[in-house]
Amino acid sequence: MSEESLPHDDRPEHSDALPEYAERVLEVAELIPPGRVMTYGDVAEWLQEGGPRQVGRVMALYGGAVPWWRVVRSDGVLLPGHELRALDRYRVEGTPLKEASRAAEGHLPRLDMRRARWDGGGRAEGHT
DNA sequence: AGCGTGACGAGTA
DNA sequence: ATACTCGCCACGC
Repeated sequence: MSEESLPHDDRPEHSDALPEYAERVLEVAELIPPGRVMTYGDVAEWLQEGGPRQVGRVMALYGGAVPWWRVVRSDGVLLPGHELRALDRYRVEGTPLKEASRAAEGHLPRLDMRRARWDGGGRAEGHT
């Protein structure tokens, strides 16, 4: 097969079948262990396809089928609109959090990316 | 075809 | 910590 399926490839026939790119993104999301997270950029790099925003788009559209709270922004800020639900997950899973400093009082804690970031087992390296 | 916008990221001030 | 710029790619107007 030499087909070049792009992320925007539509499939009007089987609406229950996700675009291949989306499927790959969700596949990676499911690999993230509880208590750890992966950034949008890391997922894109892991796949060696698309970019952070594309991963974000996929998660926005189809993230409900996977542990969406484990795919996060690189700065550790909780997903807007789902902060409390995500925060609950992090506390349950023991995901490293950074409490808001006094200056940032009123803000929710953010993820401690230094400790919570999961590299996928280093699978993204070794192919350039 | 241009332009704004987005579950982004990194750099700079 | 905040705000702003650029780069990136897909979408919708």
